[in-house]
Formats: sequence, structure tokens, C-alpha cells
Amino acid sequence: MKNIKERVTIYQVAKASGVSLATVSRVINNKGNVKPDTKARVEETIRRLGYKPSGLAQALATNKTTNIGVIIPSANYVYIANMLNGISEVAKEKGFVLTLFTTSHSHEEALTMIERVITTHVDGAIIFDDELDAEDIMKINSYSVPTIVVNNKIVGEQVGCVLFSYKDQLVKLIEEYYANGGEKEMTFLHVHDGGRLLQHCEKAFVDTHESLGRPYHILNCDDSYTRTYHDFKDVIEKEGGGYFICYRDSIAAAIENAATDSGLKVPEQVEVLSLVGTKYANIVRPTLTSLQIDMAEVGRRSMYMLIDLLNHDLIEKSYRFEATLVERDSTKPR
Amino acid sequence: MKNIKERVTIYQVAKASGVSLATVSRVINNKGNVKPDTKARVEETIRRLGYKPSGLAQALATNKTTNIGVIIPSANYVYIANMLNGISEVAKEKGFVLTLFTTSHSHEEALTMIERVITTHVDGAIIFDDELDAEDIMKINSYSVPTIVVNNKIVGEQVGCVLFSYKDQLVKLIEEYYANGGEKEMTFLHVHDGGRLLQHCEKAFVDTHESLGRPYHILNCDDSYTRTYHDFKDVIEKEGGGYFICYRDSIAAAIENAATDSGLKVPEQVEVLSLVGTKYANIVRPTLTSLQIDMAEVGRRSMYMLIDLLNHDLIEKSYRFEATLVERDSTKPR
DNA sequence: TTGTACGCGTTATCAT
DNA sequence: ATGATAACGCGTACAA
Repeated sequence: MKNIKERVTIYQVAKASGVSLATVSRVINNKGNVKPDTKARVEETIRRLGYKPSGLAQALATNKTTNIGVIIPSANYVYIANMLNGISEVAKEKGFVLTLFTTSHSHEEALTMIERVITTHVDGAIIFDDELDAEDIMKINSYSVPTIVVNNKIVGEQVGCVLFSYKDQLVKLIEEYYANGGEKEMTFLHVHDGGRLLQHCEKAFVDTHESLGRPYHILNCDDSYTRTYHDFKDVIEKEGGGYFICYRDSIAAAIENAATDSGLKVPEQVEVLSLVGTKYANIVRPTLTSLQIDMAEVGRRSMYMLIDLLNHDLIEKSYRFEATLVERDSTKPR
Repeated sequence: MKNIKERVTIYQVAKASGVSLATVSRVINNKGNVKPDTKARVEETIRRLGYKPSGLAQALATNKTTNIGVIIPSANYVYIANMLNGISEVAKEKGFVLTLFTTSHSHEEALTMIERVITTHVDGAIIFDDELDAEDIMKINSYSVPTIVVNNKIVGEQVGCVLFSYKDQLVKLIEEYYANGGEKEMTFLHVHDGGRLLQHCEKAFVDTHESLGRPYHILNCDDSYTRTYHDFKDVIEKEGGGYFICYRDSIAAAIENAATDSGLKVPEQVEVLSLVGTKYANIVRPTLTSLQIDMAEVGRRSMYMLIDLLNHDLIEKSYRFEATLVERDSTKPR
């Protein structure tokens, strides 16, 4: 165990145990037709020499890596990390390993990552990245990479998708708010480059208000707790209140804290909704009313679907996760 | 772009452009000695056929994947996700890709993951996993896998490490607390299987109190916000106060919230310290006094060190990150 | 039950 | 400047 070994090959194992490499291969892969005592002998030499098969050579020979490519903008967001964990959970259970391709929110990087996914010979891919459109997806798909796309409605011969539905819940929430005498004006916090999910929510927000004939506001904000907190400290104080719809918990918490620190009451004067809720919605104070989707479950489901796809066994190529509204203390009960 | 292509090989490119595969290989790898117009011709066919080299075959031939194995218990903790992001950042910059091996806090799984790391042929590995001890690390290392170990003091021919130092800051904090008339009794929240980092902190906590002749408490708690919150709601109310030292932000927030919701004042009656602070220390209210280490920076540093190791260029095999005490509102200023 | 020989898609070393 | 040809480490028909 001390000095660095040269890689032991199947051939050396064969020679050392006096058989051909075919027999060793049979032992490794548990194919039958090998006499118990030769099998034992081979296994002993394998142990003695510390032989580990080369996944590379195996993959080249079988055209199967046991490797799933995961394309995400970054692992830095809690909800993405949660999904990653869900994926990794069932991947491990099924004997796959995950290779990470991060795109850092840039279309250019996303494209080069696509190239790498193709050259890397993954058995399949899970893509959760707004930088990639249908055309890009089909490109990687044309290289025989079965793919599950998250948060993008794309299906095809080798493509399935997992969708989020925040829209219905959001519309319902807005309508009921006004129906039950909600008196504050609503503000949607627009994040530049916030991605498809946020865009859809914003559109639903605008459409609903238009059709109700209610006034509304769109305000730009940075996708950062600190900046949002400072930007809104002044704004909120001036406005004296409002109902704010935010992309994620940290943004929502920024609004909440800015309000509280300005002496405004949440939810009496300022109400806040977090669209993509995580466990932190329950930790910050006041607790955040949020739309929640179990991202770990999204990850697990994606991976299961991908495995079915690999086995040509995926019948329902599209699956939709419905968000749940969890009312907590950042909004008034009605 | 419509139908699924069979994989185009270098040989087909060679034939289609009327040269030998050796020439194509030269074009791909930008080796010189190839006439401009043949080069152009080859490049045209590559584009036309949509040829992508097989990373597998390249790796087999060159004995270099551009693949770094990352071994972590899970991606579900914010500080681990942050580190992962740091790693991924410089990995991408340097043309590497990350393969994830998650161990789920089980020694058995950790061992099988080690096997997989070896068979997977990574160029190097970064390990941040308390399940793995020096012996395990040296095992993977004996298979010529250069390794950077995080939070474990191991160095060797092909092994370097990145260390955390929470201890000094913690001891200093405790000593100054009592020196400046701190009157509460301190409680260290012990998490079963909390890992090396927590153990070291606990030991430092105990030792410091022993040597000061001060009373102290060790209390078991679950590594979960919800359970800790409920468990401590009663405890805290009964005790009526105390100074609690917690592993992470979510645990610290659980104590804080349990205290606040029981009508106790933070930090007047209950003081809280979070050992492994993240950005959430600044978001929860009251904001959490915490020891902080920039985990993204840890990730970046680890990856840089690994690259140096790969180039036989790593002189200082051990690097230590010193935690910073950030005093916020969960402790009384002194 | 076991062995031979070929293929997987590259790189690299020779010749030419 | 270009082309054969041998590795790289393994799986697998086919033969024995």
C-alpha cells in the first residue's frame, strides 16, 4: 500500500493466474461458464495484485460509461443543490455516477459544455439550465444522448422533460388576494436574466392583473440578498408598504428584513411571497409564505425517468410538478 | 440535426476527406506538420459530418481523462455546495470536468465510492468526507490518483491537504467571553456523527473550559432545523437562557427561534454562535454571530493545489484556512 | 469450460 | 507532409 503501483491490467492478472484474459473478464463480469476453482484462483490473484478494471477500456468496449451528465448553471443555489442531491441519490442506487457541467449563466459556456457532454460519452443527461434552448438540446440529443430536460417543455424520441407549474398557484393566489379584500398594491420583483421560470411567473402576474384591471408594479432587483436589502431599504420606507413577489427565499428575506429594519410591520404593512421556497422559508423571521416544490423529488424523478429512457421504457415523456402554496407569516391570513 | 446519428469516427472523417486517420488526428490536436489546404479540407469534413472525438478513446490512448473526482457526503449543505462551486469554477477555467461521488455519511458507501473513483480513471481527486480516514485515502492514492484532502491533515508523495482552523478562534472567543465578564454558562451542541470538524471544536471547547475551571454543558442535538427547534423549545424555556455553540447556521437559527418564540431575548438571555457560518448567518434574525470560512475560496484553492500536484509543481502540500469571527446580533458585544 | 482473435476510437512512433 | 501500424485495456463472438 506504500508505493505507487503501475496500473495492473487484465492481462497481467491472466498471466499470473495461468488463464487467458477472456477468463478473467468472465470472472469480473460474473458471466457463467467458469469452473469454481479457476474462478477462485483468478479472484485471489485479483485481490493479490490489487487489480481494478479500467472503466475507460470497459466503456470503450461496451459503449457504456455508467455516467450521467448533469448540466446546471451552478451548484450554488439551494434549490439546485437539492435537486442535484435527489439525482445523485437514485443515480447511486442504480450504479451511475454524475458528471457535472456548469454553465455559469452564459450561453457561450453552455454551448462549449454541450460539446464536452458529447465528447465525454455520458450514457444520458439531465439538463436544468435556462441558457439552453430546444435547438441546443436537440443538438446534444442528435448525438444519441438520451436526455431529461427540467423546466423546459421538450419531448422527442430520446428526450423527456420534467416541468414546474408555479403559474396556476400564483394566479389563484393573486385572484383570491383581491377577492378577499386585499388592499395592497402588488409588486413583482424582476431579476435581469432571471430565467424562464421567473419569466413565466412575471407573465402570469401581469396577465392576471391586466384581466382584473388592477394596478401593479414591476421593479428591477439584483439577484443578491445584500444588494436587494440595501436597494429596498429606501424604497420600502418611502412607499410605506406593499405586497412583494420575489424569486427566491434570500430575496424575499431581503425585502422582509429591509421592511422590518425600517420599522414597518410584516405582514401588516409589507407582505412578501417567495416563489421558489426552500427550507429557509421556515427559518427566517417572519417565516416566508412561499410556493414550494420538493426539488430533491424533482431530481429523483428526473433520474428515474432518464433510466427508463435508457431502457426504452419511458412511456410518459413529460411530468409536471405542481407547486404548493405554503402560507406562513409573511402574508396576512385571509 | 433531426435523426439520431451513429457516432462518427476519426476513420470516417479520414476516408471522407481522402487522408489517413493520422492526419485527422494531427488536425484535431493542432500538431503542426500538416499542409494548410489539407487541414482546411479535413476541418470542413469534420464540420460537415459533425464529428466529435471520443473522449473515451482519447483518454485510453493518452492515459488522461480531463476529469476530477470529487468525493463529498452530499451536495445538500450550503457550505459544501459553496465549495463545490469554487472547485467547479477553476476546474472549468482549466479545462477539467467534475465527477461527483457522494457517500451519504456511510463508511461502507464511502469505500465502494473509492473503488469507483479508481476504476473511473480520474486525473485527480478532491476529498471532503469525514468517513474517509488516512488509510482509505492512501489506498486511492496508491492507484496513482493525485489527491487533495480537505479537512484532514494528510500529506504524501501525491497527496496534499487544505485545513480549517476553527479552534484558535473558538478558544479565543471563549476566553475573552469570560475575561470580559460573560456570565452565562456555555453549552456545546453535540451532533452524533458530526464529523471531525465538530469533534475538534468540541474538544477545544471542553479543554478551554477545563483549563479555566469553568462549568460547561454538552447537549445532544439532531442535525436538523425542525427537530432541534422543537427539542430546544422546552429546554430553553426551562433553563431561561444560556450561550449555545452550534454546528451550522440552521441549527443556530433553530436555537434562536426557539428562544425568541419562547419569549426569551436574544442576545440578552440567550446567546448563540454558529460555527460554520454561511450567507444565511446574515439573513436570519437576529443575525448570527459566526465563525466564517469562505468555502468557495476553499474549493478554488483545493483545485489550484490539485492542478499543481498534477504538474508535479506543488511545493507547499498543506494549506490552512483560518476562520474569522464575525460578531453579529446573536451575541452581546463586549 | 477455456482460449483466440478482433473490435472499440484514439494517440504516437516510425517509416516514407 | 503524410501514412501504416502498434499500443491503450477491455468485451465478446467464435472456435476448440
